[in-house]
Amino acid sequence: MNTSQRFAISIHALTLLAASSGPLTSEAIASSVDTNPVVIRRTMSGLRAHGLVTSKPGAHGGWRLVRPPQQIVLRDVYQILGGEDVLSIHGHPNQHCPIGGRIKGPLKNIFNEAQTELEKSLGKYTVADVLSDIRKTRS
Amino acid sequence: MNTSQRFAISIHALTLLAASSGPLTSEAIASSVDTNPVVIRRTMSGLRAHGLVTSKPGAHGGWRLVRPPQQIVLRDVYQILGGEDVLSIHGHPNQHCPIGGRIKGPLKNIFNEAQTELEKSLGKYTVADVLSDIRKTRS
DNA sequence: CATATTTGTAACCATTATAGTTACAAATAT
DNA sequence: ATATTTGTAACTATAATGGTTACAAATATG
Repeated sequence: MNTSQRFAISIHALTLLAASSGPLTSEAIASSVDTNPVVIRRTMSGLRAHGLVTSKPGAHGGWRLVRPPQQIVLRDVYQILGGEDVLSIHGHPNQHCPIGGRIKGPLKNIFNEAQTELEKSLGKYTVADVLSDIRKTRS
Repeated sequence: MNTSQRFAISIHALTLLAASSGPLTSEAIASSVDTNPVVIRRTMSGLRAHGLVTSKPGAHGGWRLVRPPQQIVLRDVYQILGGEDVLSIHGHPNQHCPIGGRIKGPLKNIFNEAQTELEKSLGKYTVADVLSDIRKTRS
């Protein structure tokens, strides 16, 4: 997932929805994120597929949260977006080499554990936490 | 750093060096990794700049470890390679929006903490651990 | 000293991922 | 009906990456 901004954009959008009484259009979200509405639709459609948000087309349509923001854990958002593992194994080490032929397993174990710790950390925060942090921030 | 294989390649190369009595050429390392020698030189030059390995040009030259493999912590290798943060903030949220104008700080805190946990996990293992894992692996 | 070996590095290409953009169909509220 | 809004395909521009070629510089050895 690395360099992708989708995770940050998703949290931004969810936080906006958490702070809003009614639904928000892709246009409105895109304006706050400063990007194109299509980028928002693309990003949000994954969250919708996993039941975090709903959308309604047409006049007075837009996006809204399905669950209260206290129940939207950042780890879940991260996992929905999926994407590459943060640490990736190199493609095709030489199987005829005693090191190259056996390094993938050990590496995979170490990389998986590290990623699990990263996700565990994201599991400590919800969209509600982000919103309350923002409200504590002086402008 | 995400999708990049440089971290995995570096650990692979360091593990090869740990298992070798003499120096190894970029050619030999590249053969085990299955890539081009220039890719190895590029990757290793960063490790050399940080004192993990040395290189010598010319006949019977090549790469060798500076420290024993028990003292090469994977977190240090990871940090040397540097690159992007694993979780990246989106570029330019709208500063006139009460959410967009304040979301960067809270996000940065959460992302930094998660990355620290990832690196802490990598801090638990050394190149010697990888080599010993490999030696336990049945071929 | 001549030669073979090996790193150092610049330059370039191909591939891939991403964000951004345009365009338009379909759905919806009024 | 009409205006609004999502859904989605298609395309472009940009950037990162790995791979490759080419050649200079350094080094060991006979």
